[in-house]
Amino acid sequence: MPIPFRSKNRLELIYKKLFDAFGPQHWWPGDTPFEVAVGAILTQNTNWGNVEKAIRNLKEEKALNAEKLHKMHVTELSGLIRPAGYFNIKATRLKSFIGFLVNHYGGSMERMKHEDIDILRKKLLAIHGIGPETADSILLYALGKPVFVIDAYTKRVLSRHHIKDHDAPYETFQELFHNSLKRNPRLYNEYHALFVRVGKTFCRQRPRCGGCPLSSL
DNA sequence: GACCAGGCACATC
DNA sequence: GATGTGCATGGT
Repeated sequence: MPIPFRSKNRLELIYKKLFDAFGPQHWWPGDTPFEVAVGAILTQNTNWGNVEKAIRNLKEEKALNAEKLHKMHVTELSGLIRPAGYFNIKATRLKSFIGFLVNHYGGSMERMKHEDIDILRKKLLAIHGIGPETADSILLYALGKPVFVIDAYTKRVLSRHHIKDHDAPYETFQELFHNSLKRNPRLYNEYHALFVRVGKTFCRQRPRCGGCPLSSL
């Protein structure tokens, strides 16, 4: 039987256990807010190592900026991001995001950052190829907004521990964190990164629970 | 050679 | 509204 903690305490307990076990994760890997946003699109359903190869290609072309990518033809872009997989789809998605960034904020992530958080989230979700996880990754990791990112690992860990049904809607997972924890971007940053860490290490589709810091929950 | 990875849009029922 | 499918590379 799950321990009958109030959900607030349970989420705080999980965070403490993960942080004690793994320490700070130093997320998101990326030199600039623009690079983080590009990485958020490239990593959709894809191993991060492949994304790094694609980003390296963009850097070698000195193309990791809004102006250059906005001008670049989509087929050239898809060639550069090929290692990230789904390269045709992702090239179109990148172009959509960058078109939005250029048209609404003059290509400036800093200007985008000043937009109201709820309005910006709605605008991001209206972009073709940007769903809730990608939008929230941009808000949290590129712009430092207090928005919790729900991904496959987060869902898997919480459902394995009977905290929430795996197939519950994205927003209800997110509300669990927003209602239980301080709206603190640094906490959300670290916590989500720790979910990915424990997910990669132990809570895979075929779980390897031995040694997992959450096995005593 | 199968399985897996930091989703999303779209078709179909 | 729920369920299934296409998109693709590269590491284990």
